[in-house]
Parts: sequence; structure tokens; C-alpha cells
Amino acid sequence: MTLAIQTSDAAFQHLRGPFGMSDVTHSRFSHSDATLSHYAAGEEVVGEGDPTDYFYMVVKGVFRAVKVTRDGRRQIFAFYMPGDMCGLEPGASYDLTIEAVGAGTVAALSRLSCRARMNRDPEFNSAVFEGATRALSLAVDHMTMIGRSSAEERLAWFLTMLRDRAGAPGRHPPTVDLVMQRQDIADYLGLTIETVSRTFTHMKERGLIALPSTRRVQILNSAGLERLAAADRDAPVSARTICA
Amino acid sequence: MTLAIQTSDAAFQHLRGPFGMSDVTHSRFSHSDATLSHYAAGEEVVGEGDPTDYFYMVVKGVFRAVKVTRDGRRQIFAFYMPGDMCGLEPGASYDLTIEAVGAGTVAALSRLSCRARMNRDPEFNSAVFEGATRALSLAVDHMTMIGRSSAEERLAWFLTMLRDRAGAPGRHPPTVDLVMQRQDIADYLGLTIETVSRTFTHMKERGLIALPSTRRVQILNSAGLERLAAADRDAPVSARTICA
DNA sequence: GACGAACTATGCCGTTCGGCCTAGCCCGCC
DNA sequence: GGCGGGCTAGGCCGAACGGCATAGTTCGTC
Repeated sequence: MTLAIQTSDAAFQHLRGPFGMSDVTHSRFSHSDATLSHYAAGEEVVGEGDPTDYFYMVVKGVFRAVKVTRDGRRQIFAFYMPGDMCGLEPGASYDLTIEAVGAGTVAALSRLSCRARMNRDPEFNSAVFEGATRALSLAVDHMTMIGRSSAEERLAWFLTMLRDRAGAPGRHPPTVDLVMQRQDIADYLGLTIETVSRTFTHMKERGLIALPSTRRVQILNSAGLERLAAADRDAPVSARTICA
Repeated sequence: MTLAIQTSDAAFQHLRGPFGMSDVTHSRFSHSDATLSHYAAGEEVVGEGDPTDYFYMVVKGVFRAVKVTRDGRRQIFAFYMPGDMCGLEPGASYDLTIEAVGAGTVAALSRLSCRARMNRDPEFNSAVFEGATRALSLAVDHMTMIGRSSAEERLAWFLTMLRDRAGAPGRHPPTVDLVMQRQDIADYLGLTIETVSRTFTHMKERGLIALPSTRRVQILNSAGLERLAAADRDAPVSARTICA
């Protein structure tokens, strides 16, 4: 089915932000006709080798961009949440698979019409381009984290990001619901599933977090967790020149 | 000084390819006026916090995109070679520094005029956008390599990439001249300098490479090196559907 | 050509993370 | 509600990589 996505859709309102591929301001997308598709958990949106004729925006649920090597090693490049745009990368290399983590919905916009619109609508063009640019910044952070941080720092980074991105802001203690399972977290962070599990336990023992269930994390010591996560962050904003 | 870059410049002819940030087809750039700047080894093109008012294309030499964390850990996101475009990412986060590895020259194109041209020249727009998209693909590969490969696989991957990208094609044995030093290689691969050094030695002992000097690598066993490097590659092309 | 500084190689050892295995838990299905 | 499969936790051990120290090499400078 084809419909115009409404900017006023409540699902979008507070879900934009720098987590996944990009966050092309959702209102830019809303004027375009797009096809909504639903996926069950684990289902592929784009498979390796598929013609990448579409860009996608997540409407509901969480999706993952996965690369699997020929000998079975797996790396998750990004998790996409509602408002995130994805499908920018596979176009060049066809090496990523986009899958639903849980049940979810994406809006598909054909590349042709996207391109056409980019060429006639400078604002839209800028928005998409900014999306790609922002995705690159996220890739830099992600790569630095994988290349230069310990297991505990990686997990702390992941949890604080999830909290900022998808946590319910008002709850006390701050709580993160993990939609993905341990293997996905491991593959996102460049660790093994055992190490992720052990690191959760270790954080629990240190009093940083509580695990009321395996998929729910309560952050008991935000400062401590952030100190761990911040290790691979840049200098604080106050120390930098802010430029428009 | 300002001048139009000539497509016919011999330095560009065979140097395009997927190594650094992107390879916006150089001819697209050649019609734009751009400012050429020269840098000595180690000099900064863009520093953290600088206003990112320009896009750059490498004309001569090799440049690196570096992220340094507050506690001094260092990750190199990409090496840029002649024909590569860079400066796409810092715009969003200001967390990357672009530096000259050896002496080199870049062409700077102001973002304003680049944007203006993107809006009126669809072909140019596509080229720049493709550049960003390709950079994302490279980031995926790089990240997978860092997250899921052993030290030896990483170095093999690096050497084969350099050979394909910057090696003199005709030489026997295939030879790679390293313009960067061990620390840069380590920071690019997410390793320590000692591990890089030891891994070079190990490859030498296994007869994969020879090191006539510390900065020159001869590839003695291409097949063996590629087997190592290929571990984190995708399935062979023959097994995939090729799509335009 | 001699000096010095920076870069590289390498031995030794410690730590961290991975790999294998089993037990426990949760959840879904019948 | 009971059964079964998949996911998670955690013990045990080993391998790989990191960190430190030192020796050797290269390169630039005077």
C-alpha cells in the first residue's frame, strides 16, 4: 500500500536522534509517497545481492544492518530505530543485509523517485546528504569503540546510547529495554556472546546496573556507566569550538 | 591560489578506486574551481573543532582521518589517496582531524559552492552522494575487519588493499611502498604498534612477504596473503547476483 | 661524516578475551 | 500445564594480544 507518512505520527515525535544510520529529518520524508512494509522478527528487508532499488525509513520496530563473512563471522553495522533512514550503504557494495530485529515496519522510497526529488528539492537533497554524512560520523565512533575499547567500555557505551536513544526518559531508575538478544549485542560490539554475558554480570556485581530480566536493564549508577562509556568519546563539548 | 583542476592530470589517471573516503569521479570535480593547498608531513588540514566549510580532494600525497579520544587512544578512520574525496564526515560531529601523512596537496572546495553545484548539477550531485555512500561501504568493511579478524588477517587485508590501490601494477614481485609508519598502521587496524611489528616479522618468516626496508613490502605469496585477507570478505562475486 | 632523535624490532610476561562445555532459565508450542 | 528448544549464565582453560623494557635501525641535521 502506498501512503504519505504523516509528520504528526506520534511514533516519530521523540524518536529522532543519532543512533542508527541517520536521521534524515522525518518531516522531509513525510511529503513523499512511500510504501509501507511489515516484517516479522528476523525477516530480511534487503538481502545480500538484492537490487537496492529503495531507501528505507523505519516506522516501527528495530532493524539491524548485518554483514556476514564467508566463513560465518558476523558484524552488525547499525541498529535502526523509528525515524532512522537506512539503505544508503548497500548500494555500493551489496554486502549488507537489513533485517527486522523484532516485528517492525519500514517505509520504502524508490531510489528513482528519491533521486528525482533530490534533484528538484534542494532541502530534501540536503537532508538526505546530511543523513549520509551523519551515518559516517556514527561509523567513526563505532569503529573507534570497537578498535580501542575494552569489553566493559563497549557495553557501557552501548547501554548509554540505548538509554539516550530509546529509553523512556521519565523512568527511575533509567531503564533500557533491549529488543535485541545477546548475540546481536555481541556482533554489534565486536565481542563474543559469552563476553557480553559475563560483562553484564560483572556490571551487575559492581552495582552499575540491575537486570530485572534478561532483556531489561536498569541503570543504577549513571555516572559510573558514563565514565566507562566516555573513555572513547571526544573531549567535552565545552572544550571545543561550536561551529554552525 | 585558485585554479581549475585538469582531468588530464596524470596523477589522477589510475589512482581512483575504493580506498579512502570515496572516489567521486575526478572529472566531476575538475570543472569546479578549487583552492589548492600544500601541507608538510603531519600538518593538519582540518582540526577537531574547525569550521568544516570545505570539502577536499587529495591531489598529491596521502592524508589520514584521525580520531583521538580524550584519554589519548587513537583510531585512524581512513587513508586518503589522490582522487579521494574527504571532509564529508567531520561536518556532523567535528571529531575527526585530517592530517598529511607525508607532504601532500589537497584541493579545497567550499561547501557553499559545492552545495550550490549539487543543487543545479544532478550529475555532480549523484557523484558526491555516491562518494558518501561508498565511504559507508568502506566503513562497513573496515569495521568488520577490526571487530572480527586476527592481527594477521588485518595486516594481510591492509597490504592487499594497498597493493590494489597504490601499488605499482607492473612490478615483480608485487611491491607496496608504505607511506605511513607503524603507528599509523596500528591505529588504522585497531592494534598496537608492537603487534604490527611482530606480525610483519611473522609474515616474513612464513614467506608471505619480504621487507627490503621497513617502508617497502614485497608480496612473495599473493595467494597466501589473499587467503588471509579474504577471511572477512564477502562470498565470491560468482556466488552473488550482480545488480546495476 | 658524526651525532642524535625518532622509529622499529623483539623478548618477557600479564591480562583480557575467546572457545568449549554444562547448567539453568525463559518462552513458546502443543 | 507439560514439554522442548533456544537463549543466557558461568566455570575452566588456552591463545592472542597488549604493555614494558631494551636493543637495533633508520633518517635527518648539523
